[in-house]
Amino acid sequence: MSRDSDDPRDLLAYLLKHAHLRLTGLVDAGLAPYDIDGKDFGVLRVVATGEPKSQAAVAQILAIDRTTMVALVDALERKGVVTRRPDPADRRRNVVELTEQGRTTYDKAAEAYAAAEQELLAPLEEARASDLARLLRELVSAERSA
Amino acid sequence: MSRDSDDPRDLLAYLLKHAHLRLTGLVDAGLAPYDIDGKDFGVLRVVATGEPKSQAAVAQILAIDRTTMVALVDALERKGVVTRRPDPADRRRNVVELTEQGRTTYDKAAEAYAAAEQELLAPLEEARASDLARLLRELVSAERSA
DNA sequence: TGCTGATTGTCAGTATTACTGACGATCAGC
DNA sequence: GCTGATCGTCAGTAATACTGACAATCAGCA
Repeated sequence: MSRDSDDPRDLLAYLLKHAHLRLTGLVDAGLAPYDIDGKDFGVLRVVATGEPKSQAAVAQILAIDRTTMVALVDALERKGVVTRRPDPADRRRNVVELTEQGRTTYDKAAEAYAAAEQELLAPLEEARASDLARLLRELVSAERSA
Repeated sequence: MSRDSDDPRDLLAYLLKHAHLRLTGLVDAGLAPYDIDGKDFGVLRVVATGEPKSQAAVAQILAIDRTTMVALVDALERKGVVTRRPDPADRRRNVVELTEQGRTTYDKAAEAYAAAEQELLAPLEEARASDLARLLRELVSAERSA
């Protein structure tokens, strides 16, 4: 792209930044009632699905530094939505888990997130919205395995 | 999307963040030889196309604060790629323009940027890559006019 | 068994980055 | 000519993430 236009807004970097910016705004606004933001929701989502994970594992999935994860989990623990527990199989690790209240919060937050996503995608017909998701998925998962 | 999967990596927020993250890395790496980064290139691109623009206009297009733009233009001016010039029609405004050297730098940088974009899109067939660009363009320009 | 190197979580310090609030200069509308 | 608003600028501050170090723990190996 971008060879057939000289509009600066046609660059993929511009488009990705602004799409992400807008989604972040919508998500943060939608999650505010639950006293968490988009980053928090990312952690909750990782913790809520699949096998129990250590802080480092969560950090790696979300591409955030493990030192940053400390403060993130601190805050979530203070809010009572997750707990830290030393992994019995490897006591260097802290397994992060949802509390009961955390599960409730996550379920509601997931709905709010989905609504924000849908609002972002509203200008696109449904089929094209899922096209977009699929293309991005292919792109990012190709990176991951490279 | 994301209702049919519980992989945290299927969220649009995750995909947009990581796609943008990777592109930023590729672009910054490709631009390093020219002593500018992706943000600088964004400014150069806006300045290089269309009508001459004030700092505030450039800032608005790129969704960065006008106070941040001051330091950005400072640096680019120090590198000799842009100049500031008071707009004769409105002397509150500073018109930002490419220098001759700036044009040269921009032309090379634009090639490097295009290469980075292409590398990001490499996992996709050509037709699907332009699908992605088109969908994002529709999405973002719909926001803009809303 | 004991040693070596690597990993994990943590923390203090620092760097980066962008924002807030204020200012003078300038402009548009009345 | 006022009045309110905009632009560029700057100092101060807030937010954020990173660097380097540390103790605790682990895996591999002699």
